Amino acid sequence: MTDAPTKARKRDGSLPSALVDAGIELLRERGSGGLSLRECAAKANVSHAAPGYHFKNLKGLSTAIATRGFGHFVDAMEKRRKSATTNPKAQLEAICQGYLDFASDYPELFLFIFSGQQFNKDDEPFETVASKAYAILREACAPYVPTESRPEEIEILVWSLVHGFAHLSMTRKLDNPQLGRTWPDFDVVIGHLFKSITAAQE
Amino acid sequence: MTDAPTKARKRDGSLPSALVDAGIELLRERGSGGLSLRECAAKANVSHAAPGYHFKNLKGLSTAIATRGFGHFVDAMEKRRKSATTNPKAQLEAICQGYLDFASDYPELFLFIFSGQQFNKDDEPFETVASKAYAILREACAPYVPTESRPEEIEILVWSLVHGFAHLSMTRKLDNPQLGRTWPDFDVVIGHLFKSITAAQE
DNA sequence: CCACATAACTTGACACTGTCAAGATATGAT
DNA sequence: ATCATATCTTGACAGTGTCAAGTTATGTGG
Repeated sequence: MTDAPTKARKRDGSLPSALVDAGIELLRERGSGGLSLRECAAKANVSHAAPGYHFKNLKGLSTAIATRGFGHFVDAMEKRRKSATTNPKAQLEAICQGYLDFASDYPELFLFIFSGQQFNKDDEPFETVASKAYAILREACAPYVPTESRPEEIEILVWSLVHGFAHLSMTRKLDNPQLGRTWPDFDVVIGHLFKSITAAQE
Repeated sequence: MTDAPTKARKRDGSLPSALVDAGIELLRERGSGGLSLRECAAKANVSHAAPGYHFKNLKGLSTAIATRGFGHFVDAMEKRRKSATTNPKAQLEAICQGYLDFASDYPELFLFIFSGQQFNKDDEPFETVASKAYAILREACAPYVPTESRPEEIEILVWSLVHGFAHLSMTRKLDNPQLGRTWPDFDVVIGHLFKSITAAQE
């Protein structure tokens, strides 16, 4: 479909990326459980065992897809962060908005990444991009951690709230879409959040 | 294993429940993706197509498992709620603790239920127990919604926080178990939560 | 007690999946 | 032009979900 006329793919190293593309397309079409090595191969116009050569097994392809997902994740957060003023509140708000941008722009990748399934934790590109995402959030939270308090407290507070909000919005809206009308904006939720952490500061 | 000697199962209507047992055991052993109709059948000492007769397809069995999961979910919350004083703060705290009890007692069911996969929304037992869970949380939040404010705001705030905390605790601790040491207790997180919602009340 | 209707399974088949081994083929270096 | 190697293909095997058709138990009416 993407590669209509050419019967055999040029061996230019583009296949792994094309297979990840196909996998994401598959996730979008059939949900988190609909990933298949053979269908990815078919979408990329290669034989059914070609994905196995590059990714070893399904977990390998899943890890590559998750790596792509985390890439979009950090991009979304950094894009919002760069176009915000430098004061801590604006920065943290921007990070959270980026988080939600990612969840609504790539719902299947969001669900896939946080579905609880295990990826190859020894995969180097995956580990670096994933920890980069955590680092961004941690940095934005830093100004709000009280002196002589472990930073984890605030980080988990912020992270849990935005992640829980995104995750629940997603799953509930998938269940019954007409519920989107009564669903609160994130602004009011994050309003409460700032009341909480500034109260903790004093 | 559970039914060692008897070669053929008695037709007493116990098979559906036994298959759900087997499915949960399978989820515990192999994670969210390791569910299989045929293995459930083998564990219950019936033929490979027996699950299909009761649950139609894999989605049907999954829905039955999720129904069981939501049952434990509401049990955990109500158990904590009943052994708490009747003041609103203790009640809400109890609900949240029950939420986390469920997540740590049945991690595979927690992940399975909230993995984003679709269940049979027309399944009557599933729908009733699921909405009962939501009703419990909603009731506990009711005292905290400000007058002339939509209840969803506070509900989502509380729900997102406790769900996000549980979900992140789970997935991160699955990734690297030694992280459990630095992970904050829920008490301190819920402390911030109450600062937030009582600040909203005034 | 016996036929019989029906619920509860079993057997068998088909298309599909992941994964491995072995063969084919293009690409770049010598 | 030869050759080594990375990249892909072909073929096979075990396992999966799902359906159709056959079998067996169970309880009900005669």
